[in-house]
Amino acid sequence: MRGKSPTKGKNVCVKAFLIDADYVLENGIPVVRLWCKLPNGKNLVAFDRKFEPYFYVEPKSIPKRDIEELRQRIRNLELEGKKPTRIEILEKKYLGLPVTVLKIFCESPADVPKFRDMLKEWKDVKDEYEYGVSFYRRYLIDNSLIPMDWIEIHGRYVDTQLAVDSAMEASEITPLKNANSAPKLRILAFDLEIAEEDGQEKIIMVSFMDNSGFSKVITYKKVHHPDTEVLPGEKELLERMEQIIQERNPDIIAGYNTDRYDFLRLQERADHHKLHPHYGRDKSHLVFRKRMRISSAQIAGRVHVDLYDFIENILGPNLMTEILTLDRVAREILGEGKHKVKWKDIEKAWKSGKGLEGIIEYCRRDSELTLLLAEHLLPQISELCRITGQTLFDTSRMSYSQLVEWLYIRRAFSLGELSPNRPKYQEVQKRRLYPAYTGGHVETPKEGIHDNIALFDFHSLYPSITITHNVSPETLDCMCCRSKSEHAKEGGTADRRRLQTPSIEGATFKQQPEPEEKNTVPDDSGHWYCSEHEGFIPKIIKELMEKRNEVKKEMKKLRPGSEKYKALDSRQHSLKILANASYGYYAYPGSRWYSRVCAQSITAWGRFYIKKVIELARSLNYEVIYGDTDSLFLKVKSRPDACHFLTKANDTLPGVMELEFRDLYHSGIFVSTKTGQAAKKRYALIDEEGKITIRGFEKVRRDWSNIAKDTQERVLLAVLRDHSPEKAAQIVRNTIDDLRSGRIEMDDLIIYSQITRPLSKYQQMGPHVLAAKKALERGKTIGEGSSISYIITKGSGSISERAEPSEDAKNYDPEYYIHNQVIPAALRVLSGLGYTEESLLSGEKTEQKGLDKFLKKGNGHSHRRTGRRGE
DNA sequence: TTTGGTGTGGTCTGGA
DNA sequence: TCCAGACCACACC
Repeated sequence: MRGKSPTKGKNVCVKAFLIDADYVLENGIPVVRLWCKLPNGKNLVAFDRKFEPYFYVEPKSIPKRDIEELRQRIRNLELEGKKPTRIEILEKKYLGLPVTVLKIFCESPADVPKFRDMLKEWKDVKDEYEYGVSFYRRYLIDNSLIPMDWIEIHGRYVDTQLAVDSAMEASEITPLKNANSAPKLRILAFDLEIAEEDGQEKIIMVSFMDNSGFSKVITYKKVHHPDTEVLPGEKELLERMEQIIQERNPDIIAGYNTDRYDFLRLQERADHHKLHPHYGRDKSHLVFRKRMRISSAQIAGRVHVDLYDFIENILGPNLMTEILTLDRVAREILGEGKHKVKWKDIEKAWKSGKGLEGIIEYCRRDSELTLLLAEHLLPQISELCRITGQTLFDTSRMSYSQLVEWLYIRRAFSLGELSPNRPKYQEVQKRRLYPAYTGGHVETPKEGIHDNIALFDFHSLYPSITITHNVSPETLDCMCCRSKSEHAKEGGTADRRRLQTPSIEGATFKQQPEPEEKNTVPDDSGHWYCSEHEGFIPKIIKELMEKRNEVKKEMKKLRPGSEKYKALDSRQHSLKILANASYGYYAYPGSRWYSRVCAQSITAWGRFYIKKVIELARSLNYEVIYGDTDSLFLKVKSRPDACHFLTKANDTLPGVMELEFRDLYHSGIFVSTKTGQAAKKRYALIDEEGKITIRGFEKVRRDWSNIAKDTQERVLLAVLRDHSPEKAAQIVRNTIDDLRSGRIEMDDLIIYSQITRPLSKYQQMGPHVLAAKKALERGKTIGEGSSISYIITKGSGSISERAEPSEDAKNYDPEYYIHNQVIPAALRVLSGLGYTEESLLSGEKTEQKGLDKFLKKGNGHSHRRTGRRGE
């Protein structure tokens, strides 16, 4: 593998797939290393020595002489005997305005922040920029290179000590557009098992699995099992692990929670045995790269992907599961979970040496699920890499705001814009204190059961507003549109003339508002946005949306389920994620492109358009059942009727704004709050196939027990599908019986909740807090951000005092689960149908209003309160 | 270092 | 003992 490379010395041009980028210092000079995969599956590393670290300084005074003087003084700065290598004066833009800056080059990346610190207090320096962009990122951005995409390397082959098939000294590296799909990368998943022995937490077992059929478990107690190696002890196990990684030579090492757990344990135990394992493709050891709260384990030449980070940051909010354990996440995403083994059983088996086979299989299974998850998620993460231009290592660990930020920074560079600096801590704190501004509009629903509900929603409401109204910090209150006549506040946009113009790839975008009209925010702020010049952020969002439309169009030509189709699907999904996150990024206090006004304007237009569409529906005699921010529920006669409305609505919408028809539902229920108002954000719909969609109800909340959630779902189904409230009531009564007679599994009584702050910071001792405290006392690690599961047990005292961590709970309090879980959840649906707690408990058929009485007839305008109780 | 606002509902807490 | 309000979590979009 190592040593001689082919055609050494000759100049060649190689097409390669970029997996990772980093740099090393040679004699104080940075050498960028691009870790690549060749089309033939071989690994290659390319060195680039030509790129210099730099940052920008904006002088306070503009006169050329002053700038030249400043440049001289910076040129003479001295830091440990080193000076800036050179300084350029150039024109850039900052938030759309031209600005003259000094571009200061240094010898080593570490010099950048140091020189910046030296001159930041100077009175003729206005500001410094982009000093915080790390060197390898700078390199990728400035060279337009995209990780997880193809590049072209010009240069010559050289010898190398690195564990790669070949190495090149690059003379030029360029991106390669429209190349083939990704080559097959080798992914190795691993998992550790830990047990206490001789008062120490030892690593007792490691499993590996890769995507070319390799599977192995290593341990050090006598056991015979397929693909299992028995080693003399922990030290040898750690050495063997290093060896296996080097032999299998993966491009990607995948784990689950490996940043926070596995690699830390590995490091500890390696230290204990005075080992210095290296897992990478050079001689370096494991590096923990500091991030804000936790650090990430980085391995040279391979990409360590901790799937947990990606799931927690990006996927998590969209998952059903209450907790993000490997088991639950795998069950939800892959449809299969872990082997059932208790933590204590592992230790027991280890100590006794009996039943180790089961532990081996358990451990192997963890690696297998991790591998499967990796294969499933890596295409998605890779797409995000391609959009943001960041490495797989970084992208897989990014939050939404960071994804948006890096996309903007990269585009800023290519458009000649300086990126605003990250706000200082003080500034962030200040921003946090601003009062909330008005968000989306929620139309009060029509309580009751309705049939033939058509659901419409705006296609990417906030992104399309950003584009259509050019909402960007530099276009805000521009001088060029200042004197334009105000257009009429009411209906001004409704009859605005528009043109249909085909844009790239046939995707149609309606034209921008007519330039002579002032693009004024429909609130009382008086703000407007430029109608002449496209803003920086609208431009980026537009690119995302156009790209997404192209991809979706491409997808239509393909068979759903095919590899290509799936690849495009993750691409369009990633584009959507980025576009949708752009609004939140405006309002995020840590944002570089922070603009409350922009965020406020976007929501103002959002309210404007949803209200407008609601009014239109009413004027056309449609019954408006509900609407929330960007969605609209109408009672319609038929599918064509729904489409008829859709056409009408879209005729009134400007720019890229578009209402879409989602689905037609057979019926749906909208319930009341406990105070008798119609409840917003809580409803259930059933489609023509009998499939139910539940929103907001306890059923979809993780802080309710399964017994309450399942009962509620069955109640909803009985009401909506079987039209039988009485059946629903019977379901509740049966559940109550089961609870009283102890026929319910403890698992169904678990309530999950998040600990959102340090336990000491709680002012109010809720059940989850006290349960967490108990768990803490019993040696569990519980802190900010952890999830706690508890059960309310029998006994005296408050509910909170009787909350026991679920694994310790010996009994449950049936009365709590009946009165505080099952009945409230069921009543949420049934109270509108005349049932009360008493009627559910007694089993009597009380004077319920039949379903038919409750069913809304077409024009039921009476806004009924719960006054019916007294009739 | 965790994109935003809107909304419902449970449990606790402290004063009447 | 009752009740309003604070606190808290988590849903919807």
